[in-house]
Amino acid sequence: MPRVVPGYKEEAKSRILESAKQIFDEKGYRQATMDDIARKMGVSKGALYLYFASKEELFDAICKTSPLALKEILYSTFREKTDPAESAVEFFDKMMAQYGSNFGLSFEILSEASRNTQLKRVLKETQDEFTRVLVGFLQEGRKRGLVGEDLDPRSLSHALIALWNGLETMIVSGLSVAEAKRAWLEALRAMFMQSKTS
Amino acid sequence: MPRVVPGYKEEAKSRILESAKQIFDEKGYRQATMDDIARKMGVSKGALYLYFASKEELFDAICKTSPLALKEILYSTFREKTDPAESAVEFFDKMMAQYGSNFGLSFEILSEASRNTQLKRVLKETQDEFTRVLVGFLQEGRKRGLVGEDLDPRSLSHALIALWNGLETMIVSGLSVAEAKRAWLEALRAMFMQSKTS
Amino acid sequence: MPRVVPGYKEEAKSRILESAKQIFDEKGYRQATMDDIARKMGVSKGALYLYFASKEELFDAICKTSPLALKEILYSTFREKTDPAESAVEFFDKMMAQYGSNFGLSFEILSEASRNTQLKRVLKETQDEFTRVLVGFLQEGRKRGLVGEDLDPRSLSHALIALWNGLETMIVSGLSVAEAKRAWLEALRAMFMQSKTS
Amino acid sequence: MPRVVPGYKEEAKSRILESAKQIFDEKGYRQATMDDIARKMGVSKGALYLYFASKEELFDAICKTSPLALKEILYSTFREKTDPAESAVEFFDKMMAQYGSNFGLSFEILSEASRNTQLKRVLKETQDEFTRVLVGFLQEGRKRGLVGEDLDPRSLSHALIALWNGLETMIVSGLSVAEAKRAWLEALRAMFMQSKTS
DNA sequence: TATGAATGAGTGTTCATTCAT
DNA sequence: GATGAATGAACACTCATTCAT
Repeated sequence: MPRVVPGYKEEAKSRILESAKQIFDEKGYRQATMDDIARKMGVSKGALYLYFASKEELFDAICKTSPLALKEILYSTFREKTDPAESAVEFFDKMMAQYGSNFGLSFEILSEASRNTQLKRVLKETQDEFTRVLVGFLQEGRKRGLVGEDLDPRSLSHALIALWNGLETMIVSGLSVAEAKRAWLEALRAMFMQSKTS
Repeated sequence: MPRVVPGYKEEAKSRILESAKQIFDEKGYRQATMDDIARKMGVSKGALYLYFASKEELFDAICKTSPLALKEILYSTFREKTDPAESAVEFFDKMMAQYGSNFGLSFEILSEASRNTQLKRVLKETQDEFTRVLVGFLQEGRKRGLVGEDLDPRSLSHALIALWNGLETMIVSGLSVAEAKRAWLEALRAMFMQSKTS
Repeated sequence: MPRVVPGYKEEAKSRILESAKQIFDEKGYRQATMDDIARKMGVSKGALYLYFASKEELFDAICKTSPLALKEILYSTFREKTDPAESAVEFFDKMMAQYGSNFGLSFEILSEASRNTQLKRVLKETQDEFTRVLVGFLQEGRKRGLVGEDLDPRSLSHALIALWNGLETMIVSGLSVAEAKRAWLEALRAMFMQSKTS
Repeated sequence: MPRVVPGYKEEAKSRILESAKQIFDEKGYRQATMDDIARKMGVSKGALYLYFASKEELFDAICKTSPLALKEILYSTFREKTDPAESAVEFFDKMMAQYGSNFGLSFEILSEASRNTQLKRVLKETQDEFTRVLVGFLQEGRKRGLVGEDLDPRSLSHALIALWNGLETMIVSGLSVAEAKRAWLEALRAMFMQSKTS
């Protein structure tokens, strides 16, 4: 009889994904070995191949899963909030709690994407979804007079995503989390909270 | 067979660096082989080891050299310019001309840095220098009334660098260069060109 | 899920053998996996091990079973026939119908036998039996004046078997079945049907 | 400087081929490991890959090289000989001296060929060349009255090759070399040396 | 009986690095 | 200096076999 637990296979897969994500984050895709991942889970190497056909397939699955947490955070902070400043703080703190200033995996993924069209496409979709959320948020902000009438919500949304991504690069390059937070808030203030009342 | 260089050791090194940079950008650090680099130069694999003790040393040297072009562009555009808007456009175009929307190497480096403290330190220095340049620029802008009095130049400088880096991540994730440019300009406009006169 | 067999252990075994024979023929012994065989039967891998202790034991069993069909054809064509020429044609056609010019398994077996004394012994027994049948046939032919008096029936029997086996090697090497048939008949004619009346 | 010896690479290749041929013959293609071959030569596994891109390429090269010795023997015995009976004996003895009743590799190759069209094509060419040599030989024999006028040289040539190949299968299956020789000579006698004078 | 998840030894292949020439 | 043949430590992946259910 197969493992009696229904959905066993799916759970096994997601446990592997979790372990693999950590290993890839720590060591990078190329340096991480299937053995590392198996050992971390206390299973044999062969077991991994029951669930993922190859190291690459495992990595691809991670690339698709990885932004899920971010998506949730984004939805939960940038929607129906009264105060954008508060949203901004909340977003920053939640993200830091989630990713613990450990962004190695992100760059691993971007690095791959720069040479892998299919992966690029996956990332693009995620990006587009983020953009959609933010555009909605900004349009609402505009109505409430929090966002300048003359600003383009779409471009600003891109800029916001870029700003966040870029802060990750800076933290990886040694910027302290505190300074990153200050930069994040200051930039948002500069963009949105100046003289909109003028 | 061709000498690596007819003359100076330093020139030889820098020619190797140039080739290696291209290979690493195309293939990524782990996938790039010493053979790839040697072949590209028309030189034997062994020759590389006369100038660099290991692949890693070669990569480290690149990490140190790589931001040099950026530094130049930064200096040449964000200094003594009359019009920040023009500076922004010029910077964007020069950067694109230089890196051709080919940012694989950057993420390779960041990926590495997330696990390599020494490399992180190197990147931090570069970052600090960029910050210094931008802080100077913003302070001057403030005098000229182009930057809001209440904004923190240091944090904004960080934000600017982050914004740029982040646009690179987005381009790698499929954002078109045109949209990236629009986002860049719009964000700068939002930050600096609104109602500073208030 | 289906039982390997609803009933007798022996039947189960022979059904496994049949499937395995096909798989081994298609893929070769080493490339064929136990999974292939199990899947072909719609049975779990583990089930095979209830009937055969190992892949090798399964293969050995096939080696012993495999020549059975040949034996039948041999008996039915080279016995009490009036016309040897007709026998020859009939044998060729029946063999082709049976093995369909698909001789991969034969060479797999011979290959194995060249390093496996026990298997060699099994094949030898079969060979000897074939020889016996043919010797009987030739001796009868001699009485009827169809086989030259001065020929050695035992050696000729070996030669006949060799000729057949060799035609298989040639078909595998690309000789058309039609040409093989012609060669078969022509060789038999040369050996037996010339001037025996002299 | 490269290995000073000119033709070093070619010699290295052929030394590898020689070792590999022995290992493949002993163990069979799938069981033989690259390590086995390397160890036999006293070099590292990696060295093999300087000369052959893969195990398969190595095997293919062997398949092409392997019939060369046979070709030589064929040419040297079945040409301009006065006495076909002598040719037959000479051929048998030379072949046995060359291959030492060690035919594992042949079946390995045939086994592969039964599933590999490209290999089949290579074998076909060799076969055709053998056929050409024998047809020439038989036609000359016909002029000299040694081969019956009514026999088809092409089909008989095929039969001769088949006969030889088939004797290899029988030796592998346990027939003694002495009996094989007897069968070989007896079959040839039956085909060619009977009553051609009639 | 039957299952199929799990194992783990084994294999082909790659590549940074060395060193005799 | 320069070469490139050789090394050997890795590593992804496979598959016969086992065993808890």
